[in-house]
Amino acid sequence: MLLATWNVNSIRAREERVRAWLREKRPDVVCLQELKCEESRFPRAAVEAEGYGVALAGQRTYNGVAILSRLPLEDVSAGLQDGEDDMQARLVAATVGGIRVLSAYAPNGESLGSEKYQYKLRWFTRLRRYLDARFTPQTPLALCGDLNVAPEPRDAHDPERWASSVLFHDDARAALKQVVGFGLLDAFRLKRDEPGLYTWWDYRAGAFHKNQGLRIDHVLVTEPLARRCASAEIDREARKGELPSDHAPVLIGISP
DNA sequence: ATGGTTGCTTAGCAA
Repeated sequence: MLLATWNVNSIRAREERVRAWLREKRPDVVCLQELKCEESRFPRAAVEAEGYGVALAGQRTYNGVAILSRLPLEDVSAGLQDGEDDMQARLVAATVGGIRVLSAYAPNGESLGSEKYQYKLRWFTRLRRYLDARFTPQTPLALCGDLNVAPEPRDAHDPERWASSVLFHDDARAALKQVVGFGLLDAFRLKRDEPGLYTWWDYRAGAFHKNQGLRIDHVLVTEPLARRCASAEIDREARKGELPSDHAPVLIGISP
């Protein structure tokens, strides 16, 4: 099974690009983030025409997550469902081929000391509770998405420069680590240990051309899935050309 | 280089 995650930065702006990419890569399951549209405006027919079913949690203008799958999507569930009054569409889950797949879009956090940063840190705590309440480390589970945190120094092109950023600050990394502590492994790092591999580059200042990026998009898997991870790739080609997303897709091959 | 760019929505916010 080929499992992918991609922050598309508006599915309507990226519809043709996503469609061409589905044709090229033929992933079995794709977790999308930052749809930036309500469910009624999602290009469902185009995706279905490529052979994919859709599970999605939409939201106008901001956020929005989906799971596309060529295999049946079962037990679809949206949101953290922890009773907090939270309209932000940042999580959708479905079971595909016996794997519980989560498409997650963690809050960016804006800046250190902001309300949004506090929300970001709390969101990770809530996500850990979500996992604790529903699964065990032996559940075949893949938490995929834009988690808006680079876990380690080798995941940032200039760790010192990014230390005061919400994407690499110690507290954000600790918050992600708390989620990983549930019993997750970084599928990408199981297969690729070299530095300089990123999934996001700022649109500005030619960051992509200079490879000044961060690895903030992740596929985190429990141990039974980790044993099956066979390949890992960041598709930099998808970040090139006219009007790309600012993120590149991550693709993980999972053997039967 | 506290700039730069893109998308949504309609000048300003979010990323």
